Amino acid sequence: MRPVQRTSVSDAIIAQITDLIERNILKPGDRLPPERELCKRFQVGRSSLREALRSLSMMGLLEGRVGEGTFVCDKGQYVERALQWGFLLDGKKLQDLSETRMMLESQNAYLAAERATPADLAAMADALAGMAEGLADAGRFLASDLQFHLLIARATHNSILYSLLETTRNYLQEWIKESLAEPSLAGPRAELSLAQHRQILAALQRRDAEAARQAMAAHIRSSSGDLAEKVRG
Amino acid sequence: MRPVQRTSVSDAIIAQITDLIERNILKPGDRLPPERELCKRFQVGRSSLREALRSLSMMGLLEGRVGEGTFVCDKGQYVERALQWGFLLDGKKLQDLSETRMMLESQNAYLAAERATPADLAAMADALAGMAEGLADAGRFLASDLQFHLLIARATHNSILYSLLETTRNYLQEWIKESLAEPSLAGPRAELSLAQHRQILAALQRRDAEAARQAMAAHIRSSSGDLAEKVRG
DNA sequence: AATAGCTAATGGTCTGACCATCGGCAAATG
DNA sequence: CATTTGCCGATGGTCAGACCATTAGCTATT
Repeated sequence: MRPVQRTSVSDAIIAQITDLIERNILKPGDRLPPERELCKRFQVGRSSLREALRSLSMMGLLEGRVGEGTFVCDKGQYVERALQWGFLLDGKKLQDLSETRMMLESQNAYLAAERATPADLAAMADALAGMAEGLADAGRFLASDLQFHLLIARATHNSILYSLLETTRNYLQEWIKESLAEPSLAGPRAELSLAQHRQILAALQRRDAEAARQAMAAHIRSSSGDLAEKVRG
Repeated sequence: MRPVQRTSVSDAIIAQITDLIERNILKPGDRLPPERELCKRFQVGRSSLREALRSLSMMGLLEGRVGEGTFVCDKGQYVERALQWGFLLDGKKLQDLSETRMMLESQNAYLAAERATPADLAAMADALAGMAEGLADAGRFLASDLQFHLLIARATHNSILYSLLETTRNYLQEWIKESLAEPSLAGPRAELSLAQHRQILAALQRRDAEAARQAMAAHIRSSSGDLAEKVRG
């Protein structure tokens, strides 16, 4: 005799749907039938169905959009989504976030120096040009700045590192924007930032990983120093 | 103007409960109030509450037992749940994860060298002793090994870095276990691993951050080399 | 042709109910 | 007195129906 396995309705639904996704019968971007329709097909109540869908959303397999339907997520974002739980905990730890970002950016620069393709480098140069043109336009400058950093992360060709950096940036973006919006310092700071970005790109083009890491670290340090002041004040 | 963030009721509950667990107000093994009671406290319907509990169960934080109640899991159970969708890891993602872990562990060692309290260091020494005693017992050895790494992460006193490392470890644990389970190499490898851990702890005790980082990097490199082979094979 | 307003569909939420299971208690049993 | 049996309340699991907010697409007005 051994303990009988008790199967929960929601788990059974989860198993079926994950199986469909795994066998590629449900492709990324596909829309699932409406919940009420699925209830009839699975012969279950809507509560159980929704608990299953909710779990699948939590895993990053599905995504529900009000008024539209439930869709299969595009990429294998499962792990990335799971790692974001780490950020879900107590959102107001700005110091920890900033530190995590510092580490991600530096290491990404290091890896990008070793792995960036010519296309990656060209895209970074474009973003840098966008920053130069946007010296007078804070919005455009910031957008190009963000793009530059994301391009570095992408050049690592490591989807997890990219995702993590993207998440940290999203959490910090509001503070960064405020910090750079100080009119008194906007001009000089933007020029300093631009110069630092040029150093980073130069290191990447030389394939000098250690220099890239240090240039990035210096950049983040100087640009997030004001951030720290902002938090305390 | 910017897009308004639409907060879901379930997500709000998830955030609150994860926060309680994170702050150790809810300890592993604790029993939560009954669902109907929680509904009254959160002022939400039972559907929303149950979707939240279901998600937390899926994350491995909670566990519901019919007729008894809902309990907070200890982190051990977390792994099993995570492995349920472990099939979603392909080779590339595994490599990316391993790389991310390498970076997290190294940087955590660096930060821990600067910030570890005497209590932190004492706990690490205990874990190290556990590894030494478990040289003949693979299960105990691995448990102490994992604990040592988590203690380092905790010693950074950065909850995000700790959480990220914990999650990556959970995903990689299965492969790590397999990798270390090779009977032919178990003995020598365990001794090498123990020696490396001693080096790391020594660096931490000397407050030598750079040495700690390099010792950790060397350890991960040597211990995850076989992992890479395992993936390709 | 463009815009405003309407309608149906859909996910999100709430409520109340019923069921299966578990723990504990009391009565019955030896 | 110790053990077993049966019962009862509490609890998680499930179901059905309803209402709401939002979205897309259509229609009619301008």
